Amino acid sequence: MEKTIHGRPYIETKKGPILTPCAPNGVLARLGDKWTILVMSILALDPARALRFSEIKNGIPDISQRMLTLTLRNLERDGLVTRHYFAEVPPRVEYELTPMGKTMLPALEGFTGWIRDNWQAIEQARQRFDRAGRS
Amino acid sequence: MEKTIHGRPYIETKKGPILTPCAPNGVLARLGDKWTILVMSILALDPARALRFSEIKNGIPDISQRMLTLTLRNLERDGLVTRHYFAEVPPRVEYELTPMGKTMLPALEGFTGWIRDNWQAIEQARQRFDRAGRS
DNA sequence: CCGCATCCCCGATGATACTG
DNA sequence: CAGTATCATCGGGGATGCGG
Repeated sequence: MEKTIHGRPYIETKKGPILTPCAPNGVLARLGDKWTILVMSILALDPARALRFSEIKNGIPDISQRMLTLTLRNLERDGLVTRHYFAEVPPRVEYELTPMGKTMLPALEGFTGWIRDNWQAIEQARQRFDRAGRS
Repeated sequence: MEKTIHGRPYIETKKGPILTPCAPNGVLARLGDKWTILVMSILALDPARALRFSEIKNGIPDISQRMLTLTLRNLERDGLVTRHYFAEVPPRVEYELTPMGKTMLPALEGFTGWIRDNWQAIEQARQRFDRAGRS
């Protein structure tokens, strides 16, 4: 009886389908936050290479130290990024994608690729919509 | 000189790559909000069929009337959804995916498909991480 | 160099009540 | 039935300073 769309289970009723709240929603919300995709993109530039905290920070304009720390901590918690701490002076910390993190790249590529191909059309649609607004 | 990763332009410097802020970031932020993907998923169940406001609302547990209205308005503004108003009593309003909206489905499917295949591993990673925390 | 704690602001979201 | 208006709330995220 239970089917799925986009990984989300739903049930058919006489009044139509009803999406069932489930774990994937939470994962999607995490990945869709303000910085996660950008951090993943930076690490994806050369998936074989580990990057220092400061290299990542420099690569993402406007991200604060606090938000980068939080974002990396969440990615580490989710098993998508590994953290390597070197107890030197001054300390050095490197991050790299885990095997699971690397499997995400093609899926991410498909989604961001669509955006790359369509964001201009979206921009135009927005302008048309806004212009039509004040009649 | 300029390359792109995941649709985002970046520049190479001696200190490493730097992502350039650009429009796609805004589009991603919109799609990543709390309800947009869920609304798209409902409309994707049968892309050929238009759904009434109340049908969509019933299909998404816990969404408020206000947030559904706002989400649909944004999708309409972005050119991803069309709104059809029927001046009857009581009024009837139907929504359906635009052609551009439909082109988004495969990309979305790829991304949510990865989540479907990996969210359990992510859950486990989180539990491991949290358990390791309190030492 | 890297990360955490604290304070603070604002926008996203929700609850409720009211119109065409 | 669908949408709007208003008010309350909550958490993301920015700024700053300290600590290892």
